[in-house]
Amino acid sequence: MSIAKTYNPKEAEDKWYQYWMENGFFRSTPDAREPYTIVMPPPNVTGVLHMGHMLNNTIQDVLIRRARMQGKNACWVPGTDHASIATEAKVVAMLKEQGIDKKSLTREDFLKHAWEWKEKYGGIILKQLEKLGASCDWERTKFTMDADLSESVIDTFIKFYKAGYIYRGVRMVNWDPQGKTALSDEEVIRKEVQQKLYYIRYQIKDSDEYVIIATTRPETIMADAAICINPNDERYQHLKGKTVIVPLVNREIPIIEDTYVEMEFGTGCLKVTPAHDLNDYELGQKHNLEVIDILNDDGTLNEKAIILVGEDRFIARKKIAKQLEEVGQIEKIEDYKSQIGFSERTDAAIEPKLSMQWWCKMDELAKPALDYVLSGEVRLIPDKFTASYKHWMENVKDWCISRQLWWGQRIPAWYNEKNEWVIAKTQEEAIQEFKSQGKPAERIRQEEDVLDTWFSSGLWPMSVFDGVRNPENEDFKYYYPTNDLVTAPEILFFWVARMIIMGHNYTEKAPFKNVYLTGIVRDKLGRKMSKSLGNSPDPIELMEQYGTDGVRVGMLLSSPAGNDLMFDVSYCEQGRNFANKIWNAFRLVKGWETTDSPATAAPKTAAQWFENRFNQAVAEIDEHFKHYRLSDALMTTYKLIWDDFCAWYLELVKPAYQMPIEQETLETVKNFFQKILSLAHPFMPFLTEELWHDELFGQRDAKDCIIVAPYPEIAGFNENIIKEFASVQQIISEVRNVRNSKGISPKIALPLAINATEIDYSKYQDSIIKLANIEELTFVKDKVAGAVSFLAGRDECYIALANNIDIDAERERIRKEIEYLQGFLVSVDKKLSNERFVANAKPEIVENEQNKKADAEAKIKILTESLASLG
RNA sequence: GGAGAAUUAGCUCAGCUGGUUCAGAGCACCUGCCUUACAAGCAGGGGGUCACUGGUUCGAACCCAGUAUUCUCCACCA
Repeated sequence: MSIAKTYNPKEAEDKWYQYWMENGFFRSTPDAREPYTIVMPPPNVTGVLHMGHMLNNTIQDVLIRRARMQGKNACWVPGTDHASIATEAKVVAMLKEQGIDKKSLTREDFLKHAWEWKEKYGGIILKQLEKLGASCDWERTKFTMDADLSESVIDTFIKFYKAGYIYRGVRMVNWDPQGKTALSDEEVIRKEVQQKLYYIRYQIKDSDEYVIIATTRPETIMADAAICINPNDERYQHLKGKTVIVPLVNREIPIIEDTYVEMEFGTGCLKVTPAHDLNDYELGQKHNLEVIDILNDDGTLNEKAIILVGEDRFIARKKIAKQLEEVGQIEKIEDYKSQIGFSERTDAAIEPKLSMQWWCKMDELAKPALDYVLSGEVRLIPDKFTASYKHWMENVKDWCISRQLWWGQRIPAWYNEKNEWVIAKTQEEAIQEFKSQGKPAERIRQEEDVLDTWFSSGLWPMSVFDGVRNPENEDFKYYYPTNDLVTAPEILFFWVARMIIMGHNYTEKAPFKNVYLTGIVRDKLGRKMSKSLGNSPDPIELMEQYGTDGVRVGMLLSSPAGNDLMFDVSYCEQGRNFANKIWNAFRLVKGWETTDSPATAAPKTAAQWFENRFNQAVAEIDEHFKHYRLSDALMTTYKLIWDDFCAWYLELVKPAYQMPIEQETLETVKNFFQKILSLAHPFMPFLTEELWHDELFGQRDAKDCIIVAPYPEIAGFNENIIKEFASVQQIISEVRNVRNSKGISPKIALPLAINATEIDYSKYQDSIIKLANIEELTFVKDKVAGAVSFLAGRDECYIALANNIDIDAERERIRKEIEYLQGFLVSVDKKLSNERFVANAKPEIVENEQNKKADAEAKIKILTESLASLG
């Protein structure tokens, strides 16, 4: 027989994933069992697997596998998001490479290309998740633009419109000049940018005087509608009622007064550009100013700018600055840092722009969604996010839901030739509606805009079960609301809040009970992993190198919920080593020959201990899972297997070299082995399945797989047995320590005498002899002269080392220990003699202090006697 | 500018309502071992005035206040 010395994951991974699929273990259909449901946060179709997905989906898979083993009907629904702006940008770029301009295509032709692109690349990320071992029900895979999901979106739009939540209006929006679409506030990322602050002179009409304003955007002076000063500003009283001339274009604009202007900033004079700044827009409304929009949709200047028409705004900025300088209108230029908005998807600098858009009113919708979280009906994990959720929900603004794109669900609004509009699901219904309103119903056309992607993702937990269109269907009634949602805190508002809003509006229920918010995967230096930094390892390569189980363990080892994960490949190494450890434990057991002779006492004692210890660990693990402390659950499993099972239990029962093991003992070992494999399975699915099927554990039916094996249940355990064995472990460690510090080889057996007053070690006799390599173990009632001694609890142990013993060193060691114990005793005494302590502390605390005192006193007595006996 | 969080061993983190163990784990480190499951291993070991300063308390890593540093989220200062 030859089994590889190290675990080779490759073969096992392909084999078992295939096998699980073929046997339908990932499938879920409603039945009598309790459901356990997770909907996967749908990755963008444009996405490729990155470390964030790895973390996210590993967590989900651990949760779903554990639930499945616990006998629940586990259903994990995968899918992808159409990600309208990101995908459209990708497709546009691809077409450009082929020499095709989007503008030259009809909407239909463009969409044909987009769907082709989606079919070709959209599934990549899901394929990659298979490698991770994701046990999703792939037959339920959904896409946010599947016909039924799209219809759900349209239905929801109409429902919300009828309920008065959706309106159309001209507002200032965040305009993405690259995507050429409006964005919601949440899609704008603010970054601090080093800019220039230009001080520009505006000549006062019919005068040689100037006012100087400070701006970061000189290219917008052509859109200026006024200059604004604070009416309380002493310096500018003389300007009231005057007008000034905009440089270069020589247009006359008024000087207005508003306390909005900060006197301290810049020169205290503000140029008001209503078309290109939200605050200026509001000022303009208040003071009835003209709105001059000088920008095209792509961020270039239009003819209203008069000069530099067709130039991009950033180029225009530089050119204008130069021109102003040439005509002497620039007073000075300062360096200046300020926050600029960028498109989350295209990274283009956002332009505030006035435009007609569709909006979703949020205040009313937000309230119940906030209550779910505040009442605890929806639990955020960790709950520190509740505060920011609350803040956001209480300050939420209306949501711009229209996008000037083609890829997405087209808004079901219809216009007649007079530009009047109605909301209707189909053209026929629209015509009816127009007619019933007595309006012209000929030549009607549909709204060009599509809906924000998040409008459809908000429905995801419902729409994957077709719960929007058909709430009475069996799947929806069975699986909804789902149990856990695992996602990144960055999309708490984007997505989680909106799912709760939409879920509430349809079902009066939140779509999930727990929201586990993962951290951000960072590199060792704490930098966010990103493609542009090139600091993100390729997950697929990692899995090739360390094995999928190793990487899963690595991801989980140091990622408590909500904490960022400082990722380093050494975690994967640790995971791989752990897999290898289990593999080798298996090799050991696999290699044993058996005998029919009955089991001796020692392995039975060991089994008794391990069983109790195992049950204790299972209880701890359960507790960790209840609190979503996955890394702690994993660490408890890790230590149970590595320390308790391998280092202690297997060493205890391991037969002597080339000796057989009793059949009875082997059966017990195999039984435990399968139990620890079951515990490990959610974390390490492949290795555990591979070992599960080895003939060592007997013939198995085709469906007898660990993926559906029962997860160890909580059982009682005897703490005394665990404590007692801890003393045994201590004795063994102390003997090893003595050996180590005296440079005695582990091969040399030593004599050991124990003066047991507390614990009856007789049933552990053989275990101690074996693991501490004891030549002769005796139980004594008196001091053993000329021996190295140590305490295990209050039991003193002696190793007679004959002439090898250094009496002086022994004396010194014991003296130090007594000294320490006495110091300890003093502090305990101090507590106990403090009346206020005895009066105020809980009785069990006081009792405990008394025990500590008694224990220390007993130890001091023993050690003092030992010291005396040394002479 | 507002809000929240963090600061515990070289690193990453536990420490659940203040009091079982003079502060724990994993990794890393040091020493000795290629012992016939595993050197991706075995045995043993060292290492922290719990950021700082005060306060509350019989008792503080834990509660309170302030300081420092770091992070995250939100926000329209040109």
